[in-house]
Amino acid sequence: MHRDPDPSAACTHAHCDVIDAEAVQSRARSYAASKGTRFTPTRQRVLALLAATGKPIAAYEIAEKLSGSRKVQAVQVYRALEFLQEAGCVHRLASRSAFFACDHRHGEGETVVFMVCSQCGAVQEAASDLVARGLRGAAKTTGFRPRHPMIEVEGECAKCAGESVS
Amino acid sequence: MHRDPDPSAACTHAHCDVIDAEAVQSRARSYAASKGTRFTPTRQRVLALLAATGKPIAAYEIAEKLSGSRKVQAVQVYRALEFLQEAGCVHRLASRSAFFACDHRHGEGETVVFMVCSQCGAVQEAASDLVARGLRGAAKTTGFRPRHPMIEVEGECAKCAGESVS
DNA sequence: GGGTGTAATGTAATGTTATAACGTATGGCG
DNA sequence: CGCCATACGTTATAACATTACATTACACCC
Repeated sequence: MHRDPDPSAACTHAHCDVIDAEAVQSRARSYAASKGTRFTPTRQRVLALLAATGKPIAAYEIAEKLSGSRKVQAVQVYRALEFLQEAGCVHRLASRSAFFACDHRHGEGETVVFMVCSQCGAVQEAASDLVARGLRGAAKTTGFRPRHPMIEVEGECAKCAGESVS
Repeated sequence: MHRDPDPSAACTHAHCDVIDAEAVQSRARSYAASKGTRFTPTRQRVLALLAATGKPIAAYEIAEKLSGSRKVQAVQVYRALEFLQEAGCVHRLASRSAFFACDHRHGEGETVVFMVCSQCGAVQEAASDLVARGLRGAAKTTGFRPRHPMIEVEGECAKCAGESVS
């Protein structure tokens, strides 16, 4: 194959590896500052867990893992996740109802593709201008005004595809 | 703007209008025949309701609407929906956990974009080769092997965008 | 320091979406 | 008919997410 590899797709990041906790924390902190809100301990703990986990996990799983002597309730986790998603540190995978941390700084209006490995659950992201153009083209034919695209691709990551001989 | 309008995006269908019930029913019927299974009354009723509704609705809403003297349980609806999705007559919108009928015949490996109006909830679909190429390009940079893309764009359909002056 | 207002938390309950388990019925076919 | 696979009925429960409301923590101002 010798097709256009979409140069803008070069900006990718493997979420199977532990992500840059410092980077996401500082992002959350500055978001909080900009909004006059706080990057509280609960929010820190949720983000830290997601960063250390490095792949999508369910909200109730977060609650369970953070529960020590004091039980952390689901609602607290959802509240923290809401903040972290607004801050751009965390994304929700609709296809799995799961959440993951992301140290990738997404530009405004950038079209991001989430690639989810069906074997190991790891997520990779890539920004693709070609996909963005395709979406605009598709919208144009029907007069649809796109606001917020959600693109999740299920498949196998390089590592898992390599292990199970193909 | 004078960008490539992605010619393959021309195949679109507005789901706000009632869809072709005959077409989807015959598709379900032939799928059942090919699998040695049946297009039973429950399945027919679920499909008919979705076709008449013309936009995504929740499984429990289907159950409620189909309930007359006999209450239709959610589990029955989910079973019917599973069959109908396999038959390609119905899609699930992950972003809304809702289901809708589709009389659009999707080719194998076709990349379909669902455009969901945040005002009226109607869904339009478009197949886009440009998007497909973008996804392949994004996958290539990380060695990801794509299997099943899911593309849902939230925005406003032409009708709703026109009403609320922009 | 004390008062005030907003943000955040704690707690309980509930709402919503989806599946498991298991027995019964139905329909095609030898 | 007897068998087998498919589908259904019913009950229960798992999994995901939010509402409501009382309380606490913190920044800001006087």
